[in-house]
Amino acid sequence: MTQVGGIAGEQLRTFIERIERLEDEKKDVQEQIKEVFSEAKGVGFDIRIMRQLLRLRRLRDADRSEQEELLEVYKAAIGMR
Amino acid sequence: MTQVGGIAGEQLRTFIERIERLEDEKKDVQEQIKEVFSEAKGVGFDIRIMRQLLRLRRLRDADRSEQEELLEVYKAAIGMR
Amino acid sequence: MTQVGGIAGEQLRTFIERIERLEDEKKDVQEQIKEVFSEAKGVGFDIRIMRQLLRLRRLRDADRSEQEELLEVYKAAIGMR
Amino acid sequence: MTQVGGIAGEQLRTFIERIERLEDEKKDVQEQIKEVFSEAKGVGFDIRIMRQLLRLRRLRDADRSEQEELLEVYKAAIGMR
DNA sequence: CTGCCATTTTACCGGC
DNA sequence: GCCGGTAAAATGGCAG
Repeated sequence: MTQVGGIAGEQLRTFIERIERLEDEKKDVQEQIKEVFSEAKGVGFDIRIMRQLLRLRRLRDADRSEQEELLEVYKAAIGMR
Repeated sequence: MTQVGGIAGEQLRTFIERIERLEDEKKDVQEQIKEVFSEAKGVGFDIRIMRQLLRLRRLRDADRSEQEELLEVYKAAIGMR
Repeated sequence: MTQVGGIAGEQLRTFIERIERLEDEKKDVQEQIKEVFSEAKGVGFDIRIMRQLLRLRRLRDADRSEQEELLEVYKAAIGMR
Repeated sequence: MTQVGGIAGEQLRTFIERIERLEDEKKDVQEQIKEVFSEAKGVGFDIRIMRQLLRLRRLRDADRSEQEELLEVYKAAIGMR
């Protein structure tokens, strides 16, 4: 194995490239999201409102999970398995 | 004014030091928080549960503000001032 | 666009859900990235340094040296060596 | 500690509220820091570079050069010059 | 071009 | 003492 300064260069390069490929994928998805926003805007919806709605829905989900989590943790605390 | 490389060194130093002082203050407050947790733990409370509770309360607050915000934004959207 | 619960409402919901689906996809990809980092970590690479590497590869060389130079100037300004 | 709504509940609430108060304080300090940055920005300093400066001052010199060296090694490993 | 919001990175803390 | 996950800080991107 080629060693540069004690590092397996080939292996490192492979990891880096895998990550960069995944980051590209992510960027693609992000662009699709933007397109949906544009489309919505094009038929008259307000992007600001849409974002606010999305945020609110996320918060609701998070709240629900936190609540469930808290319940679990209480149950554990009083010895319920 | 002393100029080093075109930069007002004295002024920069002052800003940096002000920030560092504030960061120290923040660290102090953080330590007080830790002490409260320790104290609670000492009388038998479960830190994990406490954190969960705090998080839940924060989410509730955030949710409420988001909701109000959304309402505002809807009102604006339909021309209510 | 001011009708609520009608066609526009349905359409808005559709947009929102499309976006949420895409956001889930994005989250998946993000997790895959994390897994690659873990794997790299598992064979001994330093994740923090890998991140720096990725950032450097993203930055145009010009910007990179520009930033480095400015930092030197500031350091000189407050007498850091 | 399993009673709910009794002494323990009251005590728990007190701890939670003390922590929330301290967290508010922390947030205040954080805002003051932001203000100093704004002020600095207002007279022409580059905030990003100031942050780097602060970080450098925090890091022990040893750690600093260690990191820099490791980065060089990795760069060499994947053939970045 | 400015301010705001999301994302990403860094630091911290409790558990093991 | 490390490790994993959680919260804070910093960077980047978008809308107005």
